[in-house]
Amino acid sequence: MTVLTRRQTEIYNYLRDNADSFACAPSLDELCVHLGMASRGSLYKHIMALINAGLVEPFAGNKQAGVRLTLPYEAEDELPDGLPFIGSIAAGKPIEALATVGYMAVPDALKTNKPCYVLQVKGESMIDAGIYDGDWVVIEQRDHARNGEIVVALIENTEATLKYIDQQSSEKIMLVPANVSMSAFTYHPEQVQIQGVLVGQMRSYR
Amino acid sequence: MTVLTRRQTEIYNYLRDNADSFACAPSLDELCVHLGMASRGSLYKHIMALINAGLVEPFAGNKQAGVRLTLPYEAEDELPDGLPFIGSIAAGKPIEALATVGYMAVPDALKTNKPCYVLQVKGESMIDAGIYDGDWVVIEQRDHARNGEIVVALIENTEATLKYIDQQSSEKIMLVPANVSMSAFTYHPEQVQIQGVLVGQMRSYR
DNA sequence: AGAAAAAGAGAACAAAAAGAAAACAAATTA
DNA sequence: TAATTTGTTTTCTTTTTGTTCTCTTTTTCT
Repeated sequence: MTVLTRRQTEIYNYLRDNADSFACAPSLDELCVHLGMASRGSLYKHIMALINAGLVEPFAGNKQAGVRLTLPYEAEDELPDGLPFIGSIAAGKPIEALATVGYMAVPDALKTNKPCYVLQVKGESMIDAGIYDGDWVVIEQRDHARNGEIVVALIENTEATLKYIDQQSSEKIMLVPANVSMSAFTYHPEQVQIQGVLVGQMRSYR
Repeated sequence: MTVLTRRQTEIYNYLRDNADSFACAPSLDELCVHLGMASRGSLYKHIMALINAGLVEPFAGNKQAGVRLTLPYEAEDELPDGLPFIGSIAAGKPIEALATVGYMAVPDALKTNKPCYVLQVKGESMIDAGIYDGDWVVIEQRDHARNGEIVVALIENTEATLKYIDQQSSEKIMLVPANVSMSAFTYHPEQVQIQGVLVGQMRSYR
């Protein structure tokens, strides 16, 4: 991998920033005018260096034509589209320990502008809140929550669950399932680690 | 797929921008004047390249006539991103009558490969199915459903609701709310028009 | 300061693209 | 029908463009 010289990065930056202003692939003469150069031959060397580095590609259409920005540039915004999908939530492991399974495109209305991730719900502990087994939940990554919010809580570093949080104090934290057949538990704050707060929910009926 | 040369894109841009100023399909001679060219033959080559690229189509009206911009090119990238968001569902109007309020990006997992649209739920009629007031539902556009599916049904051309459908026959259709405090109703098939089937659901907790 | 690298200018050449002009055929108009 | 416009093809010339080369100037580094 060759390293670009100063002038080459300068030219590359210019091409990247002004890609839109060239209707078609610009010719060397055209670029010379924009760059304030008097010789095609000089520019040619730089362009060839950029092509060699894979930053620019020759215009594929006709045999004789200028240069055009190549894909690697666009690849930069090819950041995975959507939120990380981390797996299911009754797995009994800390979220950090779970690998990202994939990425899921989520409507803007279902997420916040803070970092979020997606989990799939296992179990019936939140069924009375309309959160069913198999639903996907969008979680905003946080280590604290307000009373009444639904949180992803890691208990004793082993069990991760989705519960209402309530009665938070320096001495206790209560986690309440939304299921009439299940009961609430009270923990010491050290036993409970909040890993996120519910901000969205999705279900598929297919 | 051939790529256009610089002159060809130049000519194409001119045609696109000045499409309105040509009452009918312009002849080559006419275009030559506008483009400052002296020879039809030269322009002909360019036009043929544009036709070949599918950017321009020969005027279909008479056998021998100029060129005309084809629509597909511009129409393609104007497709809105996401599914049409049609409004809320307890509005008591047929879906067709409701204007598209906007477009909502929906995860692939929540839609089908058939035409779908998005509605916001008003009311508590499906609360026992975990569908709450304010939820968004993704509906696959259909005029029929299987028993047990959740459908958008238009009753007597006035009231549109989200209900389970059951006991379909040539004589009756039963629509069942998922709410213990509400009761099912039976209708004649002529009274009920199915407008779609539930395939996805979304909720925001923000 | 001196060597090496980088950048630039300019000329020369071949290939490609663009244009001009003429000639012909099909369609349209008078 | 005759005349004219219009699309189409062909041949040729001009212009543009990529490419290579040599030489000079500038920058960079030891």
